[in-house]
Amino acid sequence: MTAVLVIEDDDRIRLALLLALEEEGYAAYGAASAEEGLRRHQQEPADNILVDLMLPGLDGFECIRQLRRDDDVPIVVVSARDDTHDIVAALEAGADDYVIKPVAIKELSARLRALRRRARAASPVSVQVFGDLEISAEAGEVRVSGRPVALTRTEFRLLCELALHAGKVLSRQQLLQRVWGYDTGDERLVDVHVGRLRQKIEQDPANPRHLVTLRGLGYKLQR
Amino acid sequence: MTAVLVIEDDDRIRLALLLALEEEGYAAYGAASAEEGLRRHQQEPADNILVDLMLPGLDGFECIRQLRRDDDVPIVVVSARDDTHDIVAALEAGADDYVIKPVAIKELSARLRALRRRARAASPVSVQVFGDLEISAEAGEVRVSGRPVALTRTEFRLLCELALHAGKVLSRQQLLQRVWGYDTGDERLVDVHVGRLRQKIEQDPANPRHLVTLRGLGYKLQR
DNA sequence: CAGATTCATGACAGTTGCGTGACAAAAACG
DNA sequence: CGTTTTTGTCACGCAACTGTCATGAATCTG
Repeated sequence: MTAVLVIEDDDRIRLALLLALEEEGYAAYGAASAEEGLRRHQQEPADNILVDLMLPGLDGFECIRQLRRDDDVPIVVVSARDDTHDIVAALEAGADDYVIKPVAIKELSARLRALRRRARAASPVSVQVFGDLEISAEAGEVRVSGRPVALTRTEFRLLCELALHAGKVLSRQQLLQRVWGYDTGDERLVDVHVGRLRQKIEQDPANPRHLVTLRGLGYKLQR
Repeated sequence: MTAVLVIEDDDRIRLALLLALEEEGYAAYGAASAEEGLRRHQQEPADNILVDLMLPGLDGFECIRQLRRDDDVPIVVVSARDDTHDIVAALEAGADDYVIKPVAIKELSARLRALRRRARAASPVSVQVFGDLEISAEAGEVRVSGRPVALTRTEFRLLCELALHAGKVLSRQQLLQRVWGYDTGDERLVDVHVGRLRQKIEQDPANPRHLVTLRGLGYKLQR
């Protein structure tokens, strides 16, 4: 899921944006000042940042500069001011786009998508690490203690699904639904594939450390 | 010098934009229709393209799609229509930005700069090396262990597409889409061309080291 | 403790995915 | 216009994968 951070001091506007973004399928969270925004982004890096220009304390321009200092995240200015000078200054400061409030959420969403398309092209492959287990969804590659392991498509999908919800239990029904697309079916099928997956990714398949069974509940992937 | 191509059918607006862009220090040239624009861009590739949506013949959306088919040049839509639906559609088609006419030249210039900053970061290096395999996209040349190899156009495009996303899996669907422009089609077509490509670039085509198959997922190019 | 659940695992047959060679249509070339 | 090259389609065969089942172990329940 794509995380979007909204830095905007007006509570109503911020909440409206957050709600609309969530509606569009983003994981959205907010900050009421530049300082808070910078802090939150440091704790939990966003994939996109929306920022207002008129902020109490540190203003939007300075906020953008500070973000840009050590991050390449796509930044969109959402401002009420339709002023060439502001637009130029914001873009010069390092913003990627500038939209005028009020903005249609569909447009905003499309602009965010276009930006991420650009940003992603340059980004290296992302890897999820679970101790000695490394998963790179984009490269279609899984490593155990650095050694590449060959997984079948179903095993790979299953692992990705579990990794996506790392630390959380997924029932066999949920897995059937998400990995196989079955609305109904034999839950034993999941067991079999979990077993095969364990043979490949666990040091001791009989005593799994990552892919553990929660009797009566389902399976989960942990560190 | 940065070259900007302006695709706009209204003579006055096009000339005004060209003059203003030259004032800003760009090398600007124009086209009065999508067809002419595509042709001119092919002859003399621009660093940025401005395009109007309402064009005689091929419309702006289609123009964008055709440009995107084999180029990653930053595209800005300059339109009189302030309509969310148009904006979303243009961005979906592959545009990077959308501004409403009339637009301040300073703003336009700043947006172009911001876009190029992104595009440059994402632009693939002209020569990519994968062990004994060297790809020079601009020169249209491929070498294996220093020896030049003759590829057909499709093989070359396929290789470039894979190289562009080096290390990442591309599904047959994605390749059909990106290399052939087919939205739908027989996926075996990809297999065949991958096979032919392997004959030319792999030391041992039966055991490929660079262009590897990920069963059920697709193909990827690696070092 | 006995019976009932729940899960792990090995075997197996049917299915799928992929590589390859052959061939005709289409395009490029001279 | 004929020749050569490239492209897309097809069919075949092998290897790998998938899903089902049976069996037995582990765990829960009363």
